[in-house]
Amino acid sequence: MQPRFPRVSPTPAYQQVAEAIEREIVTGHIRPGDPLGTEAELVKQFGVNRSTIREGIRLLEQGGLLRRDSSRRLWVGLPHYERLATRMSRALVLHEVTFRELYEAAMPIQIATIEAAVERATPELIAALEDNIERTERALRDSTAVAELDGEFHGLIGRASGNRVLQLAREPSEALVVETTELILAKVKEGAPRLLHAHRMYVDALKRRDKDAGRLWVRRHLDDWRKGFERAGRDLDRPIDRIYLQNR
Amino acid sequence: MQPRFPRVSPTPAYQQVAEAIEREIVTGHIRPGDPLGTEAELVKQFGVNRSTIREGIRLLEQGGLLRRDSSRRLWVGLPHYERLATRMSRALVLHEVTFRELYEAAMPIQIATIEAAVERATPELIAALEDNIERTERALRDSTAVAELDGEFHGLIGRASGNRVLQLAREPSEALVVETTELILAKVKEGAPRLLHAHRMYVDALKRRDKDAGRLWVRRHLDDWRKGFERAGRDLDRPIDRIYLQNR
DNA sequence: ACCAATTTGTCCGTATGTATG
DNA sequence: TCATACATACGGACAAATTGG
Repeated sequence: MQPRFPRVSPTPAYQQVAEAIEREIVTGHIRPGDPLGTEAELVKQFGVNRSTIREGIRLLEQGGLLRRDSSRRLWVGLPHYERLATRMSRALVLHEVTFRELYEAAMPIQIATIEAAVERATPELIAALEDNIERTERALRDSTAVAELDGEFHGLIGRASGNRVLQLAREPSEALVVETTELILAKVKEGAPRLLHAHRMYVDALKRRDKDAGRLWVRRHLDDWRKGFERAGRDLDRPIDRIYLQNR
Repeated sequence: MQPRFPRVSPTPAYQQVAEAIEREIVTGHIRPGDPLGTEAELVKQFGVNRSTIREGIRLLEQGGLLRRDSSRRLWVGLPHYERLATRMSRALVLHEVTFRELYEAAMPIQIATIEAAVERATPELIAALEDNIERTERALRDSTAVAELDGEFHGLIGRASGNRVLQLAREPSEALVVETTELILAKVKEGAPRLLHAHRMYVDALKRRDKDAGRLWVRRHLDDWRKGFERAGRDLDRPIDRIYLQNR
């Protein structure tokens, strides 16, 4: 009996439940914002036990495809960037990516993002960016706060780009950028003022709708970031430490 | 009684279980490939019911942080790109992104990818790319097959880049690229040979380590893709239909 | 190839807390 | 305030699959 068939393994009921619900969402039969119904109703529809339903629901809950409101009722959710980005950056750390990979990817993505942002930035987003800059000024000595505000700043730039695919491509690296930025700012004291100046130049480029200036300052900002990482005594080609991500 | 405290809401037990396990993985205390132990053991450790443990496990299972082998035992997993990419491209569809967003993001990412690939492509990967081209030749009339082979081709280019962050940034759009490519090839008959020729030029550029040629052909390839989408009668600025993604 | 122990998948019943009307 | 509906969590149970002798 030489030729074997691939092993057939029955799909667990909880997986089938999750897949069925996911299919309904992805195909658009039920849409984000729709109520999914109570667990008891799902029990009736699928004809399985409530525990099984609950396990299936948990599978989708983590990905953001299902949400629960304050009353814990189930709704179809719209997976959000930060949520996916967090998971991805954790995956990147587990894969032990190097700073060089991060830098090499951040450069073209952020340049494309600023180009789009220069074209499409609205007054509201520019105001939000300026507010962020003011808060950064006031927090200049606190490297943790500045790193977080830097993350917020780049998130706003992403929104200004009006391109959700770019946003999604940018954010997984951005989460790691924040972690490394904090490390750098704690060790390189001229880091924070240089960061602040670069942010000012970003906004200036947006206001003047000057793509060249935008590109220039993204390059400078990211080069500063890379040099800071080296100056902090880190090796560009060694895996980024998982210690950075230990909280949250 | 004016000043209220922020509302305190208790974290469900199954979430705490999931978060505790996730923290152990992310911090590296347990590593990908390690066994997690049986459900009964976790019941003892956490002091909660088995159903609660199971729900917590489901949360992590979906993200790839936990895996089950053929015997359904639990292992710490290494989340893979395709898995995350699939989730992200679904999110993109749910967010109703437009083809223009997709195109605008694909261009810089794929250019950066080819630049890195030109530097780092190994003979093995070039051989795999040439094999892919041969198979594409033979399947030229089958638009579904060609679209899938195109996806495989770009996956190989991504691996050749040696940059996992770029890979992760590229793949969510790549999944949508495949769907739209299939649509285009079915409607535009000169599409398949032009795609094949572009692929040949990619590999040629890799072999000669010619970055300029690589960039040039990425631009042509993606421009063809955009023009094909328009020629297939689609609007660049309308949300990409979720029908494309209905399977899998 | 068979058996016994282990482990997962599934189900049932029940108690408790909370949100809504 | 009270009643109802619902999610959370628990304990116990059994079948099926897997493992290791």
